[in-house]
Amino acid sequence: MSKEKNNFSVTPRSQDFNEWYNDVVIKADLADDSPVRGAMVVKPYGWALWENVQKVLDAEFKATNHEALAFPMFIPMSFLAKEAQHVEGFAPELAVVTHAGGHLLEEPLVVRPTSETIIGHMWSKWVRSYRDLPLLHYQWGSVVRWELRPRKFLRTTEFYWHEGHTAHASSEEAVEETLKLLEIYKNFARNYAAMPVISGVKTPSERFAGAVDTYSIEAMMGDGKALQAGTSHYLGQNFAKAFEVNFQAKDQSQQFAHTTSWAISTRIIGGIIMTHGDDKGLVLPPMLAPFQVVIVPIFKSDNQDLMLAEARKLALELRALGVRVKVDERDGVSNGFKYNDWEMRGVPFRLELGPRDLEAGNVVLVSRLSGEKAIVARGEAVAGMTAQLEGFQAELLARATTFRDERIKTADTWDEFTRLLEQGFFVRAFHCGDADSEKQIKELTKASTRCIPLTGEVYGDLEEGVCIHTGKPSAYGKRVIFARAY
RNA sequence: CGGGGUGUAGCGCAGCCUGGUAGCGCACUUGACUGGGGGUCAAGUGGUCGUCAGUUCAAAUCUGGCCACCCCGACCA
Repeated sequence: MSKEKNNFSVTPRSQDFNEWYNDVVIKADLADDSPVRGAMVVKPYGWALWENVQKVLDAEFKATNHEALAFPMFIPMSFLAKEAQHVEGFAPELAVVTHAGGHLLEEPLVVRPTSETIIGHMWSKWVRSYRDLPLLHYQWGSVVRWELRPRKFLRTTEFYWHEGHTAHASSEEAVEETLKLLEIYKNFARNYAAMPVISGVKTPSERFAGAVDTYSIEAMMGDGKALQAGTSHYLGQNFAKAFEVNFQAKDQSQQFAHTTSWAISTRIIGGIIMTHGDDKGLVLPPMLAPFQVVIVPIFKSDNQDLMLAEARKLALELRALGVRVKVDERDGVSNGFKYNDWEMRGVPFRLELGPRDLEAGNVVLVSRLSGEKAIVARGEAVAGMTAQLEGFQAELLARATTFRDERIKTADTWDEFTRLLEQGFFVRAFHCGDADSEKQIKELTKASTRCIPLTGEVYGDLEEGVCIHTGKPSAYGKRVIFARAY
């Protein structure tokens, strides 16, 4: 805890990024610690933000013909063991129910860490013919992974997400699905969260347990560290074979299905905080902010009713244009307190409406980014708000993109490579593809391979060279992105 | 699991060395004043001092065990 910290401010970002992050989560009122270690309570403001994430993504899934459903949170222990890689990957972090109803259970139940297994089991009952495919399923819910070091939103014991699971008749179709979701995630990150992500494929050692290929969107946080903000997996026939998801093809042969799974979790909220926040607290992208505009009515006891009524009227005018507005009607809290409070919570715009403004037909408009006050004609402020919000959203993305691009460097020598990583950069370098080498690099530099950017995407240019670590010819036909990560 | 640290009011801390029945700031409650950048004054509420045992006439304070939490590392959406 820093000494300068008082009840109002957060630890400066430049002084201690982790402390800053924790302060913002608490003071912006997003979440609180629960009595269970590593399991946080998402408070109303944080949940409202998550609900907006849900609304956008849910609409995307439905627009691409996916169907929502719900699987149970308990999975028979033996299911996990059916896919060898999967159980190896998840065994250390499982929460297991051994007793229920006052008795020792015949077979322990794991609290789902992810649902491939139980979904595979059910699919095997539902799929008989190629005509039953594809199955395009997803569910909103929570999962439990007993992480050793929890951090609010970024890594909690229980976290909320959606998990998509699809089954297809051919590998081509399943790969197409995997990439389609990656694209949806990338666009969501860019267009809603204002996070410029790099989409790519993981190296074999960074794959999801049981996957043939894992794709991810990788974002850069304000301290230069990477955050895997979403993943999409092509699972091949691994789970289909383990759970006997097979069908009779048109040519009458028996085939195993090709499956995929994909997810974005509440971690994305941590990403939004660490991408846009500053020393005054949170900065929220308008597309996801619970409140895009807060109105602070300026009043004294003798004109309180009038000013509150006027503020509500102003709010209605904005709501009619589809703007999410909050009127801060609190009494007994000074105006200055309200300004700082809403700045901490990252509301993009504030409108102050006082007696002077009312008389002159004006409002005071303040942007969370510039902090400057502008006196604007009331009608103009209302009519122009949609454009203001669009401008704010665009500025956040532009700012984050500039920051990212300045902090991605190319290295061709080991010295340069380690020096850049030490300074907190993303580093593009060639790698030979050897898993042991990757592991050693991680031990030496604390950096891991984040992804091999897709061809046609940013940083995905085709190039050949020699491995930064072993000097052997590079694998993958392009540079790999290395970074320290959350 | 390894290293470091902390447990005293809702939060942040002092008191412990040198035992004598608990205090400060913020928050909270009430009232008055105030009101365009984190208000002022006054009066209040709130704690079996993490836990168990020991020493003592007497333990927040001394001794020992245990527990919990936080930070750093390994693991990870």
